[in-house]
Amino acid sequence: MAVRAAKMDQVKQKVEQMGVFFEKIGHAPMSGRVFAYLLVSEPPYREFYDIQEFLAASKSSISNAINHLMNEGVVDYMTFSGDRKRYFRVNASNWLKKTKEGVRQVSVLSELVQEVLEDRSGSKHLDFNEGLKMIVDFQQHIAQGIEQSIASWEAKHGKA
Amino acid sequence: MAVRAAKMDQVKQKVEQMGVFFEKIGHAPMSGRVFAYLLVSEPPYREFYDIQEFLAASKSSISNAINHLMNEGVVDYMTFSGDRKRYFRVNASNWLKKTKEGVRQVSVLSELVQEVLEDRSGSKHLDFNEGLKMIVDFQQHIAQGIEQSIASWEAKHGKA
DNA sequence: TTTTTAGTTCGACAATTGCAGAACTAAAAA
DNA sequence: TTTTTAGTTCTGCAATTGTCGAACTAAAAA
Repeated sequence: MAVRAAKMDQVKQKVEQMGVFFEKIGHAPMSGRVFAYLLVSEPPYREFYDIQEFLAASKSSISNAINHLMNEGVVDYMTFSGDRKRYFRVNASNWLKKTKEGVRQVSVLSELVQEVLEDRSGSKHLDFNEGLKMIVDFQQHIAQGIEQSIASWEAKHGKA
Repeated sequence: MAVRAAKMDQVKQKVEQMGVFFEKIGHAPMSGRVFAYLLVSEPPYREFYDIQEFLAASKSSISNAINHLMNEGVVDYMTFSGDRKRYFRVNASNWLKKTKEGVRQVSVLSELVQEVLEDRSGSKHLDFNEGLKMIVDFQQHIAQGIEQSIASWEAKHGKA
């Protein structure tokens, strides 16, 4: 029994730690923790009250967190006949899709700096413009590399 | 004169718009605007009061914003002899360096999910684990692609 | 038909974050 | 030596964001 409790605490810590990570990449704290919990839990689907209890949070927090994650698409739920509860889980393939989108965002900055550069075309400060060009060039190079990587990955796996 | 004023308004709008972008990638609103202003302004170096006036903000806000940006390294300043003011500007090469670091962060998530996967090694839910493996694999593939792109870019340009 | 359950919605509250204003500091100028 | 200037620091306020508790809803169960 003490063994179980100890394991539980380990899981809790892991969830907190991962939660912090997901916070950093833009989720609200509770959303991060819910997502983390669904990732590590066995089984990987959990009912509402279970999540609430594990995270020691209010129903409303959990409800909001889950709905955020479901809107993002990274969480969905399954049901079992004869059981009216929903079992929430990470939707790995949607998460993968989101990840792809995220990685592609690199190119946004490059476009923005490109614009700035166009506006600056008449500038006397050529060295500064050169610096910006460098950044645009780098970003575009990376973006292209990413596109290629995505393409080769999709070729290897079953696409999307 | 009306022409000038109109151009000024355009610049202001551009700065706001870019500021929002920099906000999204993690800066405080004012920091984002300061950075945006330094990017588009001609000349690309500006004194404290100039920035303050352009952004219609308080000295303390500007001071804090500039210091944040200087701590990040993406802004620094130059001076002119016989002039005690500092002229703040974007440090493009440091910004580039930061950008590189940022792009490399992709691999962090993959490591985290990799860990989760190890913890889940005894799980019955093979399909779920497969989904996670997919994500790790994708991330690693992309990370590798990025490393390669960085390497080839550095080979072409003067490294760093 | 009434009760229970699973989850949502709403209003208040707490924490965090960002900005402002004013007092302050250090160095240069007078 | 006194004053001015360029910028900082500190305190408080305002806005935003996250969470909670409690009342609510819709569907299932009794």
